[in-house]
Amino acid sequence: MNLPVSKPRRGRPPKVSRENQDTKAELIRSGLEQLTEKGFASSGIDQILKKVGVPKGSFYHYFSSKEAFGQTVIQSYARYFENKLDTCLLDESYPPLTRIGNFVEDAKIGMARHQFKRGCLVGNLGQEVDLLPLSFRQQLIDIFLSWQHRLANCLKEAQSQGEISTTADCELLAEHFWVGWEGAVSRAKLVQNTKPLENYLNHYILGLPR
Amino acid sequence: MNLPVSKPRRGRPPKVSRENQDTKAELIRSGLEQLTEKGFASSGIDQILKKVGVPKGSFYHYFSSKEAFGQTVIQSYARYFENKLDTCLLDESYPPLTRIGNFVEDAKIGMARHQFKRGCLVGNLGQEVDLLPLSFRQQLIDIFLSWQHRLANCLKEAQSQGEISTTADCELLAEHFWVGWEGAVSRAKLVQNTKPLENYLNHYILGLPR
DNA sequence: AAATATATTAGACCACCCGTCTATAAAAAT
DNA sequence: ATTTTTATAGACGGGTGGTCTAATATATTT
Repeated sequence: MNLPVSKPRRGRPPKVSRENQDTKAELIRSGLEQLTEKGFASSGIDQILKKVGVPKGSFYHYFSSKEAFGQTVIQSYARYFENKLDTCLLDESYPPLTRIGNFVEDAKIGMARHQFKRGCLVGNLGQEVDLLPLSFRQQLIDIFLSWQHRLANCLKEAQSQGEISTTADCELLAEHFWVGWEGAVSRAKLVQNTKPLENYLNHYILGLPR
Repeated sequence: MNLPVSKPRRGRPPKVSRENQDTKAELIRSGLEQLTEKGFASSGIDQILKKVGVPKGSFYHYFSSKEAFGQTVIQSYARYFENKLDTCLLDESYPPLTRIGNFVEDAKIGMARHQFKRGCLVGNLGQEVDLLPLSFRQQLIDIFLSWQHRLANCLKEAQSQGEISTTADCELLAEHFWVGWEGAVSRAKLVQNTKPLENYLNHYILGLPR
C-alpha cells in the first residue's frame, strides 16, 4: 500500500509554496475544527496534520508540545469569539437586549451549518478539564470571565436605556447567561436542532428583572 | 519486573470467591466512576478492570463490547438518578419548590465529595455524543426526557398548591431546568466549587412565573 | 469416577497515538 | 560558493486501546 502517487516534496519549500503560505496558521485552523468536534484528549495530532497535508515532522517545529498547541488554539478561538461578541453586543443600531438575540441567532446559524457537531470549544474543553493539562483550567475560566464582562456591559446599557431594572446585578446576570448557555449548546448538539437555543434565549430574556 | 507476588489463579473460581461475588456488578460500578470522570472515549477498559482487580480477559465474558458495556453503565446511572429524583421530588413533607432545592443541595454535597471531578454522567456523555456509538444518542435523550417529566410533575404540584402560576407550561419549564442544570454542573466542575449550582437554583426559582 | 459442559482467565494481537529523532533539502546569509 | 538557517519527510519507540483465542478450573451430568 501507500503508493507514491506524487513524488513527495522534501526540504524547505519556497516561502510562498503551499496554497496557503502560513503553515502555522493552517495548523491552528485545523486544530480548532478538530478540538471543537472531538475535544482535546481524543484529538490526534496526526489527524490534524492530515487535514492540511502537513507532515508530522513539521508540527514540532511550530509547537513545542500538544499542550502548547492546545493553548494556542484556545487563544485563537477566544479571540474569534470575543470579536463576534463585540460585533453583536456593541452594535448600537439595535437596543441592547435585541443584540443578545442577534448573537443567539448567529450561533444558531453557525451550529446548523456544522450539523450540530461543533458547539463551543470553551464549553467542550471545560467539560473535560480534568483530562487536560493543568494550565488549561485557568485559561478557560478567564475566557468565561471575559465573555461575562462583555455581556454585563451590554446589560448595563440595557439598564441605562430602561430595558431592565436599574437594581439588577448585571455581572451575576451575565454569569448566569453563560452558565446556562453552555447547557443549551450541549443540548442542541445532542438533539441536533436549534430549539434549545431558542428556548434558552426566550427564557433568559423573560427572566430578566424589569 | 512484574514479579509474581502471588501465584495467579486461573480457570473458574468457586462461585463465592472474590470478596465481592458479583464481578459484573463490580465492573459496572467501576465503569460508572470511570465514565463519569473521564467520559467514554477516554476511558480505558484496562483501568476499569484494574480498579476492581478483574483481569482483562474477563471483560468480554461479561460484556460483548465496550459499547454494550457503556449502555449498561448508562442505564445503571439512569436508574440511580431517577431514584434520587423520586426521593427528592415526591417527598410530600416539603412544598414542591423546596423539594427542588433539596435535590440541588444533595447534588452540591455529592459534587464536593468527589472533589468536583465527576459531574453528571448523562451531561458528560451528551457533550461527547459525536464520538460515541450511535446507539447512545437516543438513550441519552430519553433519559433527559424522563428527568424532565419527573420535574414537570413536581412543578404541577407547585401549581396546584399555588406556588407558581397556573398558566405556566410545566414541561417547558422543566426542560429549561435540565438544560441549564447541565451548564451549571459543568461550570462547577471547572471552577471546583458549588457556587454555580447555588446561583443556578436561585435564578431558576426566582424566574418561575408566579 | 469419568466425561462433558460451563465459567473464567491469561495473554497474544494489531492498530493507533504521542513525542522524538535523523536525514534531507530549499532559502537566505556570508 | 560556501555556510547557516528554516522547514519537511517519515521512521522509531514506548505505551495503550479494544478484541479474540486458547487454556484451565470448577460444576454438572453420566
